[in-house]
Amino acid sequence: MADRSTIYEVAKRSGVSTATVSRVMAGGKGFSAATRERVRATVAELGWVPSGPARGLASRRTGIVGLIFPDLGRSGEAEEESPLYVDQVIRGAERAATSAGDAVLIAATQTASGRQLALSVAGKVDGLVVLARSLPDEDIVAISRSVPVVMLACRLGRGGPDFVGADSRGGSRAITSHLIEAHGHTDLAFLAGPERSPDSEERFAGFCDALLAAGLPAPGAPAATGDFTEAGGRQAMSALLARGRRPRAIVCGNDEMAMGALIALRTARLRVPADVAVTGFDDIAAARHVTPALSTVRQPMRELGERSVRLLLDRIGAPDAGRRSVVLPTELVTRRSCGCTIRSGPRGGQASEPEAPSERETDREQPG
Amino acid sequence: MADRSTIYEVAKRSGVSTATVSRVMAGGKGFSAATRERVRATVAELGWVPSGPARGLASRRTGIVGLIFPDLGRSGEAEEESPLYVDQVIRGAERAATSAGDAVLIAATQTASGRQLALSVAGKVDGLVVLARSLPDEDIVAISRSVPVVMLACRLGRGGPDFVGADSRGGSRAITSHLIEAHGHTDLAFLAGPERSPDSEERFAGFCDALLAAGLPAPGAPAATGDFTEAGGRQAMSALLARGRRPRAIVCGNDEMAMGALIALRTARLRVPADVAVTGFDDIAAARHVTPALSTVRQPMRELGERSVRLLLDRIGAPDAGRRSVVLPTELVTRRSCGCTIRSGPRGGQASEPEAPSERETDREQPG
DNA sequence: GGCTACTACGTAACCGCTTACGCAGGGCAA
DNA sequence: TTGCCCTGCGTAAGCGGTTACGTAGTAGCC
Repeated sequence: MADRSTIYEVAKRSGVSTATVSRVMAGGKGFSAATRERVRATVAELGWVPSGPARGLASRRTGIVGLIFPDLGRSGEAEEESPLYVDQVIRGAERAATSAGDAVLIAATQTASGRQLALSVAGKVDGLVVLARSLPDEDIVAISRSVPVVMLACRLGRGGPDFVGADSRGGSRAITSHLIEAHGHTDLAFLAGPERSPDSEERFAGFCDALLAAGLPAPGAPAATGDFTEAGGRQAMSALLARGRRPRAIVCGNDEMAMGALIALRTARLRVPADVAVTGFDDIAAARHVTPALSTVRQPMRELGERSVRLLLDRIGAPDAGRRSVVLPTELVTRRSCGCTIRSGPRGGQASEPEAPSERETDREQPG
Repeated sequence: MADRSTIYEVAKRSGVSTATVSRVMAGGKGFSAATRERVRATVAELGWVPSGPARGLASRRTGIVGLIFPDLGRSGEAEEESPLYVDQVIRGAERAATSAGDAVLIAATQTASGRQLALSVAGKVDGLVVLARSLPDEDIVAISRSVPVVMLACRLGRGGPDFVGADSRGGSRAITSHLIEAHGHTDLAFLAGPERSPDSEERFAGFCDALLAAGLPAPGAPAATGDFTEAGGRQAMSALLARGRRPRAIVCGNDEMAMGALIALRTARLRVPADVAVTGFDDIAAARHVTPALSTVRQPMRELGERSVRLLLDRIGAPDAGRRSVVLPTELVTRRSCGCTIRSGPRGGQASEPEAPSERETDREQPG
C-alpha cells in the first residue's frame, strides 16, 4: 500500500514524457514499438494503476455509468423473497457496461435522502439510469440537466429523458386473450395493484383491450384492488368472493397478488384452474414453484438493464440527438394455473409461448 | 445538458472564493450563516453538481468502493435460476456503502479479461471487495499493493488481505449434528461438490466433525461427488444407490445437489424423509418450494456483503492496522426433508433454529 | 493601547492525468 | 536545394475541485 505511483514516475523510469506514457496506455499512435515496450515494462514493474479521478478530470469521461433503483427490501426480513427484478436489471446493466469497457455504480434510494444521493452519484458518472420511481420527477429533471439520463420502466412526459421499458399493456392483453381464446373464458376479473400505480394501470388497460377485442364488455374499473403483496391479493380475492362474485378467470396485477388469490381460492374450496383460472404478472421465481404453477407474463428484466445502459452510452456519445424510446416485448408464460397442461420439458417442465409485440424503437421527438 | 457549471461560477455569482464554496459544501466551519445561505442559493439556482473526479483527485478519496464478483450466469438461459447469492451480496454492499455516504462500483469478471477489468476498477475506487474466486490470487496480491482489498468468502494465506466469510464448516457440522441428535441417524453420507472446491472441502470437514463428535466413524472421503448442479446431485445419488449403498441420511454439498438427490430418490421410490433424510446448503429460494421442503444451512449473504464493505471502509481509514478477519455464523434452517415437522409460522411456515458459532472478529496478525 | 486569539474569508499550490501545439529530423517530390 | 509532410516525441496548459497558509477585522484582556 505504498503510495500509488504516478505517471511521472513511469515516464521518468522509461525515459519518456508523460504524454508518451499516456499515449501508450491509450493504445493510440505516435510512438515507436520500442518505446511502447519500454513503457509497458515499466508500468508492469511499478504496478502502476492510473488514477481514475485524474483521468476522468482531464478527459471528462469517467467510464462509469450510474444505476439508481428504489430500495424496496425495506428494513424487514422478507427481503430475500422479493424483488429479484432489480437484481436482474443490475446484472444486465453490468453486462452491457462491462462489454463497453465501462463500469456500473449502483445506489438505492431510501425515499428520504434520495435527492442528495442521486446528486452525489450524478457527479461521479457519465450518465445515469433511473429505475422506476426511485426519484421524484422534479429531481430527475434537475439531474438530467447536468448529466444524460435514461429512465427505465417509468417514462416522463414530453421532452423528458430517453426511455426503456417493457410492453406491460401488450403483455396483459396477451395473457387475457390467452384465457379467452385458448380456454374459452368469458367471465374474467382483474385484481389490481395500488390505485395510482402506472404499472397496474397499464396492465388493467391491456386486460380491457383483450376483452374489447374479443367483443366482451370491459369493466370501468378493476374488480378489486390490492397492494401488490400476497396478503393484499388474498384479501382482494376474498373480498370479491364475499361479494358473491365468482368469475371464472382472475387476471392479477402481479405474481404476489396471484399467489394470494390462490390461497384465498383454496380457502374457499375452489379448484384452480378447474373452477377458476388465475394468472399473474412478472414471473418471479416462486411463480413456477407454487401449486398449481402460475401462468404469468415475463418482463425481460436483464435485457431491460442491458438496453438502458446501451441507450445511455449512445446518448453520451450523441448528447443532442432526438429523444429515444425502447419498448421490449414481454413474454407469455403458460403453466398450470390458466388451465394449460404442462408439456414437460427436459428441465422439469414449463411451456412457454413467446408473444410478439415486436420491439419498437426510437419514437424520435425533437427536444423542444 | 449545457456544460456543467463549475465551482468558479458558483463562487463568482455568490461573491466569494472557491475555497468558501468548497467549505460550505463540506459543511465545515469558517463562514458566516449569511454566506452559507448565499452560496447554497447559488448552488441551487445553477443546479451545480460538483465534479466527482475533480473532488477525488484533490482529496484522494473517490467515495466509491468496488465490488468484483465472478460472472457465473454464463451465456445460457438458466441464469435466472441460479445464484442470487451474488445479488444478495451486492445489495448488502450497497447498503453498507450508502449508509456510509459511499457508492458501490460493481464489475463481473469473465475469467478472460479479469485482470484488465480489475485494474480499471481499482483505479476508480478507494478500496475493493473481491468475492470468491473472481480473480487469480496473484492478481489480488498485485492489486492489493495499490488499493485496500477485502476478500469475501475465499481467504488468502498469511499476509494476505482482510477477510470476511461465513462459517461453512460450523454450519455443516450443525446440520449433520441435527440429523444425528434430533433424528437419531447413524448412517449418513456426504454428497460433495467439485473435487478442488474449498467450499465443498469445508463442508465435508464439518460433516466429519459432527460424526466424530457423536462417536461415529468419519469417512475418509465423500460418498459421492457432483458438480454443485442439480443434474450432478441426481447422478451422484443414483450412483450411490446403484452401488447398493442406501444411507439413511444424505448431507449434500449444496441445495442444487440436494434437489437432484430428491429427484433420484423419488425415482428409486424412496420416501423423503421417511426412508432417507436429505439436507442441502445455502438456502436458495427454491429450497423452500420443493417437495419436501429442503432443510439447509443459510449463509448470511447480505450481511456478508455489508460486513465486507464496512471492514473495507475501516481499512481505508487505517491502512496500517493489522490484518483482520470476520467470520459470520451460518444459520440452520430445518424444514421437512430432514424429518422435522413444520411448526407453521405466520408466513406459511418454516422453523428455524439459529446455530451459534458466535462471530469471531480480528485474528490480529501483524503484516510481515 | 498593545497583544493575543479567533473568526471569516481569499490566494494559490497542488492532485495526476490528457491533449493541443510545437519542434526536430528524415523522406520525398519538384 | 528547397519546401512539405509525416513520424515520434516533449512542453505545458488545463480539467475542477481541496486545503495549507496568510491576512484583515473584531473581540477580549491586561
